[in-house]
Amino acid sequence: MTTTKAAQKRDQAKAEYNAFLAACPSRQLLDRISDKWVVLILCALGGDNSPTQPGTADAPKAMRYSEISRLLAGVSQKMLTQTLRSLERDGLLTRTATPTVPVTVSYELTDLGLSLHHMTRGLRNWAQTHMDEVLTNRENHDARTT
Amino acid sequence: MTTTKAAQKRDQAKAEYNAFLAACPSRQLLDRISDKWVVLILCALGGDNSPTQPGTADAPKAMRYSEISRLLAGVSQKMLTQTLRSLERDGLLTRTATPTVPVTVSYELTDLGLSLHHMTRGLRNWAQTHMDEVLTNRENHDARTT
DNA sequence: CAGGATCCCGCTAGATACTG
DNA sequence: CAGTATCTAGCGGGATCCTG
Repeated sequence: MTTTKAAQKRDQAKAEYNAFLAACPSRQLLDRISDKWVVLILCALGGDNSPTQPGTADAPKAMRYSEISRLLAGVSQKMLTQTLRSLERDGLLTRTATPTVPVTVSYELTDLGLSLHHMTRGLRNWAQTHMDEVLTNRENHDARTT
Repeated sequence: MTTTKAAQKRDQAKAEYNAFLAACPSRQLLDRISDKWVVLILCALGGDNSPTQPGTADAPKAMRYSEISRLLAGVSQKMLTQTLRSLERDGLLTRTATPTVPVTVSYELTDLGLSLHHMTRGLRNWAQTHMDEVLTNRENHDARTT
């Protein structure tokens, strides 16, 4: 039947579209930085510990596992390790283990990681410029529909 | 015991940190655009239907529900409606229902929405410039550890 | 100190069916 | 046409315990 074939075509179109999305660089980037901890780790290693104060200059520094863990108070070891691993895998930071006793591991941003960190600056700027406007709109909308 | 009190302090610190995160404008923005469909809807209404071709000029246009639904082949009605509603709530787009039979509803970006759409351009540029480098790093890393 | 391994729970996206 | 309502499975992420 034609209806069946049409349904198949639709499903195939959806599959292709989803495949396209998976391959899309912008999508991949968004999936990456949408991760709560990625940007925060970038900030930590990038040197600005107060994400709300954009003026603070860059002072990229290496940090140890426990330092990061202390700085990002909300993170679980699992997520921290997982995130660090994937960032290392992508060449955004380097992991250096020094065989002291006990072991010492430090993480540091690569140039690529630093460049991504700068990218997030742009996001912060937009957010600080427009986010309160969004919030106001939201409140007005909620008040209207109550 | 001191250990108990220390644990409490840690938990409180975590709670405060998480509250801080929830209030952070950058975080809110990221939560918003990390949504798969938000950016795609922005692209659709913003006029560039080929996210991989940054050269295409802006031609913001109003679109009907079914148009968007057809363009974003992978989306479910639920997610589409949900996303559109929240975008309207935030003042990023407008919803206009014309009481014809059957009803006609069209969506259009506001200036704010358009500005966010331009923001995503920056992301796309970074993605196109650096994402293949990331991918290469990833492959190398995987090859090394295999 | 810096993680690995497991269990488990909440939330959300998606499918399906119905409506003004 | 443009949604709403409901149900469910899957999985991301936290908590917990263990190790080199």
